[in-house]
Amino acid sequence: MELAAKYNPAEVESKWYAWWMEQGLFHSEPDEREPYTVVIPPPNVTGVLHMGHMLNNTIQDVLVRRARMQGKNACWVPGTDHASIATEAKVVAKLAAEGVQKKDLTREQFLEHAWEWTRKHGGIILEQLKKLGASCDWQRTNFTMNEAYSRSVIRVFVDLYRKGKVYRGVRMVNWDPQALTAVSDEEVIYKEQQGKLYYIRYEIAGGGYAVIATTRPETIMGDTAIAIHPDNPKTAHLKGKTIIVPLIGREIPVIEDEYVDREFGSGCLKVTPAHDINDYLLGEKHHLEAIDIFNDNGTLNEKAQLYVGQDRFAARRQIEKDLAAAGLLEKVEDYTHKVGYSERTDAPIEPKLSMQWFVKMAELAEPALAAVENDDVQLYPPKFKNTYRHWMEHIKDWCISRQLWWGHRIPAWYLPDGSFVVAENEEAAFQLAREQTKNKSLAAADLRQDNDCLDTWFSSWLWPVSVFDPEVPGSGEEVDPNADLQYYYPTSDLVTAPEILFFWVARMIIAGYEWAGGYPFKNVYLTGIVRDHLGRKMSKMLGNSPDPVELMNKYGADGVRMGMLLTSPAGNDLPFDEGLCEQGRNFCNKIWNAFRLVQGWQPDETAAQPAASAQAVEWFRHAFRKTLIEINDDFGKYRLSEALMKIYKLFWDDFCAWYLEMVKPSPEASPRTSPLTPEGGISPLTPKGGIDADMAEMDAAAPNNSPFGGRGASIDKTTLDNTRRFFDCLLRVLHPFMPFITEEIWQRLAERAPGESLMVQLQPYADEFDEANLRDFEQLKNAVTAIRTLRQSKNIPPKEPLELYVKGAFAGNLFPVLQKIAHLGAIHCGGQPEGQKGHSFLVNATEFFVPLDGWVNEEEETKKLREDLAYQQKFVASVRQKLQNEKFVQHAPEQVVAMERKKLSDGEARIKVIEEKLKVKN
RNA sequence: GGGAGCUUAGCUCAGCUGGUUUAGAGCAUCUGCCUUACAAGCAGAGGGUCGGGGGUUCGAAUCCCUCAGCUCCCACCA
Repeated sequence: MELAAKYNPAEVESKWYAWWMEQGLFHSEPDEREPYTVVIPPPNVTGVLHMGHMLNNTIQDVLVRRARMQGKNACWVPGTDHASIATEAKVVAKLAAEGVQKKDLTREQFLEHAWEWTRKHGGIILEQLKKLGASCDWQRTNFTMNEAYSRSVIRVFVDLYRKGKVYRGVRMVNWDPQALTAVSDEEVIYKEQQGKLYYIRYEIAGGGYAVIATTRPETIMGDTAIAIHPDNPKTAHLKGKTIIVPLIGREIPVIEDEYVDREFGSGCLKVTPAHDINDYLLGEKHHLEAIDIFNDNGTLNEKAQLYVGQDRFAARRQIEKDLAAAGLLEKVEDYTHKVGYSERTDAPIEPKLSMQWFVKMAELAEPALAAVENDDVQLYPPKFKNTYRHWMEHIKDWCISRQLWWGHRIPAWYLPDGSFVVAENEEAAFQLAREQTKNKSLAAADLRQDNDCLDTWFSSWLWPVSVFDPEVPGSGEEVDPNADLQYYYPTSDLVTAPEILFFWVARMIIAGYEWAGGYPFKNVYLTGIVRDHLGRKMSKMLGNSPDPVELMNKYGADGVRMGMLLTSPAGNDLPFDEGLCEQGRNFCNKIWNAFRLVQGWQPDETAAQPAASAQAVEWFRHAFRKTLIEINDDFGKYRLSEALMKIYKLFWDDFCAWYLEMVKPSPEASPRTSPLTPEGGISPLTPKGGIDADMAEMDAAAPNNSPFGGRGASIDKTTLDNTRRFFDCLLRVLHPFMPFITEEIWQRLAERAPGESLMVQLQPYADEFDEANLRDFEQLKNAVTAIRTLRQSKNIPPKEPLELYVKGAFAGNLFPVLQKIAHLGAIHCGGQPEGQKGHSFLVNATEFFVPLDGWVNEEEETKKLREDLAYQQKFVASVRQKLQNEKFVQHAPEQVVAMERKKLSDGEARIKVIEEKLKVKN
């Protein structure tokens, strides 16, 4: 059976994922190994995969798979978030489409619909992650509304309440009139908007009028004062006066406060304490009444007196007309300002006074701030440390109640007398209420539980703790000394988007210190935001996001993973380009074809290893080691795209383009050994250490007969074994990035025991490499490239044998491999023979000459030499000038000066060679 | 208004505790090749006065100042 020339990811990927699951390779239990733990940022339970998830989870999978291959006990906990407001909005919309209004349902009926929705759509996203190759421990899949998890959320609330850190009060909150709930400050997005600034005349009691500028004329019915700056001469005449609110005629005082901006508008500010946060603060300070003129859904209520029942924006249009008709509208200006929108529903936020639950944050935040400051928790990239510090130092109390049904219901029960108790359940609340009121006749039925739910983040901030032990904080009952929490906590790396640094990351750190005795993760990798070509964030609304599943179908999961990783340095935006997935797919194909080549080779037990092959093996060993060291360093700094690029180049350029070409058996049955032995001959090679040493456990006995048929060329066994060993090591390094294709090929590369998987093999160990050897090969490559360029410019076929004269040192006596890869007939030591015409070139200071009778144009050669000479002379002149500068020689480090001297002597040597050439020609 | 960051080849980015020949990579481009592993490929080539200006230094993409442009975060002047 021939292997297809094109790699087909579809069947391979589903096959191996199912097999990994079957073998239980993703599952982790505590043992004596070092743990490596990651908790997934739980996606919305009813969400679908988007590009952000792809990036995020690919990075996590790379880290987890690599840790696993470093012998650590890797555990990646998946799960979903109930996403209170987002899910509830979807269910409400779905019911509305069926003609059912939420208000017509009881809480229980609505929740039944919500659970049904969750069961139907929940977990789709987890299935999509499997397609991506995510090596999560699915046996540990969690959900923030699980029974146990929910218990821990409630316990945490009660715990905070008992510690005096949760309180209830009337405050100005961000009200979402569409979702009919309060949202936290972090859930408000401010957008720049073209609006209008209305200049309205307010009559002064006793005559005259004041002009007041506002963007929200519909709120004037809620005005309870006019504020001026105490030192503003322009408005001084208003001091102590009473003002009459237009249209409704209510009298309000003039107050003085330095908050007022003298320059803005007319210098007068209308104060509407119920509908603006700053006005609210002013109102508190000056003991003003707050008149709330809006209903929860954003329409005006009776207190407004006018426009009752109209929507706030309709009322704005109407009042503009009415004010104008009454001659009270002085002018209207265009005005750009920022308006808050609800993150979830995109409805304009209405600042609203209401009774809500809050968490006091200042004290809780202290250890969490310190943790990042002293690097117990490290942020990548570190620039986020500043942002984090700023937020933590100015942290405000957290509004945690939401007027929703889908979520964790607040465990507070109200008594008939208006007081309340907080407890873990109804029974405990009843007990508490009896004790508190000393009222023996109080019945359980007299208690009424708070209708509101907790903010989603109030549950997800416990994620790294509760997925391992939902009994934290202690329930008071006998708690299993939980081995999982001890073993896996704190987790190692958290990978998430910078947008939720405060929503989630900061709060998890707070929760970790409060309930688990320490930080929840050691490192936080903040990914970029996936953007389209125009720099716009990818979103469903804009429709600019490709469907990840389609992408995977098109390019394979491995290809898409590589595409996501190639341009994703931490914290930078990621301009998504489908071309990168294509590059990933092409790379898979390259790997596949390299395998096709190697697996077709037949070992020849009797053949000696050709010198060229021995040299190639030795070189590639060092090249691999060098790259390995660099890759390890990159991983230490979370520079995943750079690590991937390095292994990509090692595989494609070094392994395929150079190494395989060097050892490839020639179809035209080339001589086994080099016909010439230049000065010194070839030193014997002793393979040792590193790339092969850690392969000890590998079954070196590859199948003698390729089970895949094909007419393979025969190759000496030493070279074949080494090649397979290299291939195996390359696959190990590649596996975290591209798990599917690497497993597929690894399984075919040698006979494997049942259940044996690349997933759990060890990463190759990075040994010392020989720098001199790599330098020698650079020289070799330069010579080869020069010969190839020559062939192309003279139209000489690539395999037409050429002669080569080498004068000067040619590093490492790499003639056998040079001869093979450059397709040379013979290599002679010495310079250009007398009277021979041909082409010469330099590599470093070594002179190469290729006789080319009949191919060469003397004039052209001379011209080229002259150009080269001019270039070299200019170069030497600049170096010489530098060296003649006494200050340079004095101040610069010795090394630098020595290097300049070498540049000079090399350059001079080259000039000499060129000059001699030119002399010969003339 | 406060803070952070960015500006290097057509595109995306490395390099930035100053000195490794005259600044790198991937992709794209151009030229020649269907050479039995791969045209999703092979071989070769071109392309940047490191945003502008000034300074420090023997020496600046790298440090300092300044100007311009872009991005993000925080605050939210009606």
